[in-house]
Amino acid sequence: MADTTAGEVSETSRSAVGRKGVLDVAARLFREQGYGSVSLRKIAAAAGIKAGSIYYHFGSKDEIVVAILDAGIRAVHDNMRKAVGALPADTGAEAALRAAIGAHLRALLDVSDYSSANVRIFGQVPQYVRDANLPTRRAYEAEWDSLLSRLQQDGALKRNVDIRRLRLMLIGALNATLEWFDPERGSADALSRTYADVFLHGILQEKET
Amino acid sequence: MADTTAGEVSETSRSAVGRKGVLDVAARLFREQGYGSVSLRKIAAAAGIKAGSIYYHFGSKDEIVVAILDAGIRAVHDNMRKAVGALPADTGAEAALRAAIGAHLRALLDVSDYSSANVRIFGQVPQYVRDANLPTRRAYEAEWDSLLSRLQQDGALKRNVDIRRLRLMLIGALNATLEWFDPERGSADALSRTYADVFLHGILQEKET
DNA sequence: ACACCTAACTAACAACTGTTATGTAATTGG
DNA sequence: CCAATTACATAACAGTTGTTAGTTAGGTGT
Repeated sequence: MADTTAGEVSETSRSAVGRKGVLDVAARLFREQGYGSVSLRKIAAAAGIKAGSIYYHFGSKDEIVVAILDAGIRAVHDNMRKAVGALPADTGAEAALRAAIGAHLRALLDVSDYSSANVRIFGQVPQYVRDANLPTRRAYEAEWDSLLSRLQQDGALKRNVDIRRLRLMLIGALNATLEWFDPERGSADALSRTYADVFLHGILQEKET
Repeated sequence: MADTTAGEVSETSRSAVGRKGVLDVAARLFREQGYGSVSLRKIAAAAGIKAGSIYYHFGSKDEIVVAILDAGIRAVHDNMRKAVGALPADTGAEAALRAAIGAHLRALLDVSDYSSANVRIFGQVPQYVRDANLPTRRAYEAEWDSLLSRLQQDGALKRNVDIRRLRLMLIGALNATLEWFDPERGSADALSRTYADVFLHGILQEKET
């Protein structure tokens, strides 16, 4: 609540698509088709209104995209913060990392069209749109860095590992699942456990059992 | 050589951009800007010709894209096959995997605009363009699967690992580097060693040293 | 010298793009 | 009950897109 200039949005009127309706539809289309293939007329048609009417809610197409990008990061961030925060106070850094991996992956693959749209179209939008999304992004990245730093301070990490590089490798790997994940071949949750196992212990068998 | 209907391409005439010139320029633009933002007029301008002239070499824009996608896979595939093939005959499967990881990453980040363009725009092109690229893709994937299977048959892999999923996780992670790799922070080769270490052994410190 | 081929150019097309100005029905506060 | 606001529709704009048709300049083989 207390967002932008909201507060007086009385949702009494029936059958109104509204700003949120447009955003929801647009996020789904962006996730499915990418940035370049989704025009305002496609968004409008999918929302059940006409293209010009979108300008009642948004000043430009890029304003829609920025809103979706921001909401996408906030959705994963919230999901991740909640998952880590819900752990018992004495939880180790390794278990916290596992929880974060699971939360990130579930946000992408199960929960939020906004988060998956963000990953999908971020590399396709004009640069100033990317820039507008950067602050939100930095905050999420900082949360990951602090998680990985906790692991490092516990002495659990190998030496010579760069936290920033580790975070880029991990999040990049998780985001890449969007292009091949198939829920019929296993849940996002099970997949996240595999990622945690591989990332933490590798794929090779230990010397002695 | 002996491609499509080639053979009589006498490159005597000077200052001709030609089919290859258009492809080279288009691959670079696609890698830099993505699929949707690169028009035929942009390609033509960057190549030093006019938009209509492109249709002397190609029947449509998508024909260019298909050619680039195919060449992109062939470039990584060749790079990877050469790197693995150059190893001594008694090389173990683990070292072969390390070599493949290095070859894939170097093709993306150092060598080929076609390979990086492929990764960048594959998710943005119309579906039938993707489909046209699938056979080439499958061949490359099969090469990876055979590499990982060798590792499994040596008993080096943990049980319960699905080869296909492993390949998707690994290649996905490598491809994701395109969005953040910065040569000023370290070479592609050094990065590939980090990936091999993490993927094979994980990031956690061993119990006893 | 002639015809031919290559590789380009020019100019236009229909469709689609984001965007704007204006009009309108329905709801709501005073 | 009237005025204002909300949430749309309509219609048009200038620009860009992929694509096509017709033309032209320069090199090649006979």
